[in-house]
Amino acid sequence: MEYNFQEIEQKWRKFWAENKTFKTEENKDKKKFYGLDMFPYPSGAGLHVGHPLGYIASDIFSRYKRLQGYNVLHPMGYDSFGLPAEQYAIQTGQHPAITTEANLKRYREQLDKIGFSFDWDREVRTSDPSYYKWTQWIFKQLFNAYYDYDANKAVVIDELIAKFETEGNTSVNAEHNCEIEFTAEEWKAFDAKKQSDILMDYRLTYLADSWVNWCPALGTVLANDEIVNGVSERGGHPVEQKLMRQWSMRIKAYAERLLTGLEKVDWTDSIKDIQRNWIGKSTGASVRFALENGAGNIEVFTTRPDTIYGVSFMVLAPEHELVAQITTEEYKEQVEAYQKAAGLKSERDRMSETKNISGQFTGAYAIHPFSGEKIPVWIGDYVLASYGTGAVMAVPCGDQRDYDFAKHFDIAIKNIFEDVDISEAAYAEKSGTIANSDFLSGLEVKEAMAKAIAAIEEKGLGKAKVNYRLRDAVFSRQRYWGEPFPVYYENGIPKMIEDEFLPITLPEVDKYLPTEDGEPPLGNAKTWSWCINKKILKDNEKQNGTCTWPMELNTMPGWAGSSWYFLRYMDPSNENEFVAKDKVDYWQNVDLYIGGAEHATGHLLYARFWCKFLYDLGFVPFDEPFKKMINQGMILGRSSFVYRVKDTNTFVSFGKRKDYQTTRIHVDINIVDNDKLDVEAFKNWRPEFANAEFILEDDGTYVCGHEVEKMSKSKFNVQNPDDLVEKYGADTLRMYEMFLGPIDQAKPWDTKGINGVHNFLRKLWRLFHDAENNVVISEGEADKKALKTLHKTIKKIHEDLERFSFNTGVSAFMIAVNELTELKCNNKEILESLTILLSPYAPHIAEELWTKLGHEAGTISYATFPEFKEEYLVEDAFAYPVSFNGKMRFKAELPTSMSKEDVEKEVLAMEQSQKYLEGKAPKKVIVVPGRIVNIVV
RNA sequence: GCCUAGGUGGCGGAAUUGGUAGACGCGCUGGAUUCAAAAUCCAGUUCUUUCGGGAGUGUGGGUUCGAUUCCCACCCUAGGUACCA
Repeated sequence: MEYNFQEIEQKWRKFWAENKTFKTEENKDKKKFYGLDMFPYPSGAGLHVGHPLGYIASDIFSRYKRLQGYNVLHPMGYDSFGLPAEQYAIQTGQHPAITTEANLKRYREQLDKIGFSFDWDREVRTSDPSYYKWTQWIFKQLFNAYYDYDANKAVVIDELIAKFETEGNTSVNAEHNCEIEFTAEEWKAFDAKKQSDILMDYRLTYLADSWVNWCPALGTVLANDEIVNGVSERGGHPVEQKLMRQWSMRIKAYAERLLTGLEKVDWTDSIKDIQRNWIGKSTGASVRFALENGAGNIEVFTTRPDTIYGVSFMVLAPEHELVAQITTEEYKEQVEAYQKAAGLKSERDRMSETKNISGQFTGAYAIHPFSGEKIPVWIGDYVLASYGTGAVMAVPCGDQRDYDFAKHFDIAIKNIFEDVDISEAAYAEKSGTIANSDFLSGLEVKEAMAKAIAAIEEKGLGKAKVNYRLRDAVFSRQRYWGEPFPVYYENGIPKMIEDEFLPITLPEVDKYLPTEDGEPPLGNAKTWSWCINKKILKDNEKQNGTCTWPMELNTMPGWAGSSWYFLRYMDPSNENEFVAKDKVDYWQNVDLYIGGAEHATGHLLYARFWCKFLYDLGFVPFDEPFKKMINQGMILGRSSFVYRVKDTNTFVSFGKRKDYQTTRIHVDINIVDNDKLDVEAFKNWRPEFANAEFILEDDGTYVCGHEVEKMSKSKFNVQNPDDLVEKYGADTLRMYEMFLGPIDQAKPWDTKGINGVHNFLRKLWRLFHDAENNVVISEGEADKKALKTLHKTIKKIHEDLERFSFNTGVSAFMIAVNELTELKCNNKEILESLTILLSPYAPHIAEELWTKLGHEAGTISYATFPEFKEEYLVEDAFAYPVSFNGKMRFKAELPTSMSKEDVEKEVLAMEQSQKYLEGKAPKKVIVVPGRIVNIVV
């Protein structure tokens, strides 16, 4: 066998592992490079070909950086807490840790086969107590901090307490949801519970009531994801909105910095846009509308205070706390019915259903703060409780949703814009002149805005305000398989367990479901109470109301562990700190982060938030975790289908299926090759097909149909990398995954082309060997043409790597090998450089060829990236494409040194030009030297 | 609904700053080699055509000497939409 990839790859995998070729140490004499992958959740299905796409890209880039002399940190680990293992535990009773361990092992085996240059000594697992000890520790830091807007950073809570003790809270400028004001004296007079409650309103992680999708039948909270058409995906049970006491993260405090921080990171504009829109900064004013008969106030946030005279009704979210209070007897029944119906809808449904306008009048009226008019108060599900104040002042002439609502319910639409027709639609532009608005009439929108805000502030109705769509993030989960909180409740007051007793490890439970009283799964734990004297967990019976108290029953969400893991890789086994100062000072933030764009508003926002927080407290020296990011696209599966003739066991080939009534059936892609079904394998696939009969194409084959769709077990279209590594080798897989297309685009997985890449590697092998597989390499000066090929390739590979265009890089290698084969080049100098260039993409074969070129084993990983020399590429003639009216007609070979004028003269004089000019004089001639000639006739 | 991305031959894709549309690979067709096959090598391969040419990058319009590339409107597909990770 000539290119024996199996032998070669096995050899080098072993070599790298035994020699720890990719072990990384801090080295102050070398520039550092930190290349990171989003770590995987180890699912039971194992790694499929979509996973390695990003890993291969980052591995190529990390290897490239090593060749450039960087000290490279390139680690891998696992986001090993998560729902699937818990779901499996619920079904089978098997502890999620066991499932997870088994899955991890499989992932590792699969990863090992692909030739990644990870430093496995740095592996982390979020579900490992030695890891989540520090997740709990960070949670405690958040609990013990608040956000001070004067310092514009997080500050330890002790400083806030000190302020309360000396000045109360009136002069405190902090992010909070504290509704009362108090003096120092009052503060000191509050009891412990009251003080705790007030501090809770300032802490960066805090307990508060949040709306959740509650499914009473399942006794659990559901993600929007798990709800289909208003009922639970599992079981089809009804779901309702419920307020629940939960931990939240005061990420809102960081809204502005999360926004401005985007300017200094090198991410795609699309991800930045997604985050910007998610944060959703808007400026305007908060305004209080008094209710009729002194029944209180409705506070709204509006971005258009200038349109306040256009208000003709108000709308509250159905869940708004005032609704019950203000609804009149007459409308009570309808309002409650409406609230109930709205409560059954998910937030997403409510936002999507813009065509079905719904709402209900409450019978209550507010008083317009300027005109004194009576304004009806409605409830409507287009107003969301979680955004702004959960109430809007509706200005139908200026907002399309308000307009539609008004039309639907026949509410008056007041036009407050000069010379604007609103008979068909609202006028939502932020320009024009305001009319019919008393003191605002005649003003431009901008001036009216300023004046309206001034008047609102003057009358004490509200103030200018910046609002963010970003909501504080709920941090509690009613699940088992997550980090337990290091929290117990002493007389209902949450208390943190001291650092030296961390980690608080997950307790054993006999079942993983919620308890019968609807408590989270940890409610099933028997030993889940904290003794404040002995500082240990005790059995729940020991709870005594004096020194042994109940522990928190929720666990942390999936994003807790993943919000800081990139720091732990720097110092994975440190038992005293989450990361040592000198290590984080050396490695700094991630230079290149590769992962999916689907994390734009989750993980990527939370990780930034925690990083800024840790920066504020002086734990890390940077406030953005990921300097540069590339988002890899999803890999879709290509399913194959057979067509069963109705009510028979006969299968008709794709080309003839239209002649019959057929049912399309997914068929395992492993028994299909280039759409041709292996008929015998199909008969053996399942018993029911053993006696299958076939109607074949005229050439005697059975052709399958195909479709590109999500890769999934049930569709029999999952490609796992192991089979491909087995069949073609890891180097082929690596290059093929890159060759598929641009890294950032979704693309279908199809193994049809993998042969081409494999052939390329064989062709490369043949450059070094004769027909009998003996190494034949010539020494001495290289041929000029070969040098040109080489340097063209160096330039291309370098440029393509710099712009993360891995697919075009593979093409460049193919072109190079094709050209060198044509030249019969086996020159050592050329092949050496080519081997180094290729080594990031195909490391195993590169290692093998490198030793054949006479180098020491293993040294190619730290070789020097070849230098590009322009001189080998200089051309003295260029074939100008000559266009007439932009249409290319012929080429004219002319010296590159020729002036613009001479090119024009030469081209016009050519016989072919005369043909297209048809005797007429050209209207215009454009010559771009070294590029193109265009003649306008 | 909203936010983001994408749409180019039979297929994956290339065209980096507005300058030769279809690089490279697959597939397909024909040929060489072979007893035969595999492998390999060579040639061809956007569509259409009266063989002069004509059309062509989701659709319709615009800017330009010139548009896959820029602008406007629309259609389709994918991802996200706050408890999937």
